[in-house]
Amino acid sequence: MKQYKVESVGLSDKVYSNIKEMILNRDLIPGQKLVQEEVAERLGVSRTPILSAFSKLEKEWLVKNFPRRGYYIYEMSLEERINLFEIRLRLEPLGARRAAEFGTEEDKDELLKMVNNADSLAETKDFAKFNKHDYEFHKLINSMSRNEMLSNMISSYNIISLSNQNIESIDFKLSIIGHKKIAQAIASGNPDLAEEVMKNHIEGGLVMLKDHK
Amino acid sequence: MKQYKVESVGLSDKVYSNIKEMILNRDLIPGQKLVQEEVAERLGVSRTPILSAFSKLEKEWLVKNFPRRGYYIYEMSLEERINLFEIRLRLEPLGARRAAEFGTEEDKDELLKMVNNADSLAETKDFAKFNKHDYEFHKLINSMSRNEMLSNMISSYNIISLSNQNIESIDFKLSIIGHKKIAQAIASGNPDLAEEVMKNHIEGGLVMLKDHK
DNA sequence: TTTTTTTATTTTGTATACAATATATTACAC
DNA sequence: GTGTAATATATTGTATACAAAATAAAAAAA
Repeated sequence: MKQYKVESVGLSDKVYSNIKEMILNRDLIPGQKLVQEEVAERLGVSRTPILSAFSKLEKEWLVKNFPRRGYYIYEMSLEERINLFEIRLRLEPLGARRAAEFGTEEDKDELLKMVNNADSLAETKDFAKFNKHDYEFHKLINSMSRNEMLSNMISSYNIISLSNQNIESIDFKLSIIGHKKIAQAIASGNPDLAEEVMKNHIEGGLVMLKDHK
Repeated sequence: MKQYKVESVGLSDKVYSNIKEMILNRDLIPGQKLVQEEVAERLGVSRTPILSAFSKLEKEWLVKNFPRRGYYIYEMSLEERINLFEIRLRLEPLGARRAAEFGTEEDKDELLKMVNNADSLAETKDFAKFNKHDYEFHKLINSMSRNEMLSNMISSYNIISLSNQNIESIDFKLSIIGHKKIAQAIASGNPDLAEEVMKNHIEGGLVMLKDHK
């Protein structure tokens, strides 16, 4: 299995970001149990920082705690996935709008570069890879929004959203076309357009979700 | 000082809900430090469940951790408060819309009762009391929305929003009038109207915030 | 005095210890 | 064999222990 990097100060953050990344990589899948001692040993820490990390992850809906029975990767029902899309449908357009307003030129270039390098992804059908790309794309936009709460909020929820998405309910090509429209709207500094195309993009995902069971 | 009730199974939840309630009551104010041993002793627990609780609270922006220096009640800048209002402006109308759609008759009655009992609050100028009322009002609506993520999300952020609000930037009477309109729109099962009046209500708060420093 | 340096105390972050519960395994009845 | 009771093992939740760092207090220098 792939070795994960550690980007943190405290051991708790180390655990936290490791689990997050493993979920995004689909090395941890919904319903899977997280045994504290196992994670602790794998990362070379005690169970104390594990507890803090899991508590944080729980608040982000990435894991769910069943008292006395442990922590499990959050498994979303269809209803929950739809409900989360409704939230994203409200928040991501705001992020895109603000990105168009407040994003730096460097960020906008980065965003354009990202979508231009993504064409190959549409063909490969590498689900985990596409997931990470999709996550990073939305994350960059939201970080450009200069609203840290908004940014953190959406990034968190997008992880578990992607984690619970099945490959049939994604149209890789359509998604990447959407990303291009969004990137261009943001790069051209058009808040209204950015908001609108982002809304369409998320709505597209919601329709796919509802259709494919 | 008032004695707080405990509504939980684990000790970590006990600490978690206690701190939350104390923030809402303004017994803990922005910038104030939370010394782990003090909280532990006050609640009769060890420092272990404190850590988990603080980690959760941090993810909800109720507290902020400064490595090796401890946890502090989150102190928001004006910009952050405005940014949070922008988020609420997107999410709360969704909650109101869904409350009108999915709320039970019992909940709707409860909501109407709540606003009818609130007239006295406009006069008293008891800030902590008004805060709690405002919190409970919005919380009920969001719990009626049958979108648990949305509900939890907004409730969390409303606590720290209220905690960081100063009395000058609230118009008690106007706020309660707004609540009445919202409650009536929801109770009459009108999603479009509910969404609109909620949007107006939050926008009113945002204007007050921007005006009063 | 006021400022700086040194020493003592407090507080944090992590590791370990332990009791209570949950899960797995074995033994036994049918 | 299959199902149930008894036992053993593993896992959790909490408490305690301890080293490292931060803060406070005391001593020394200006």
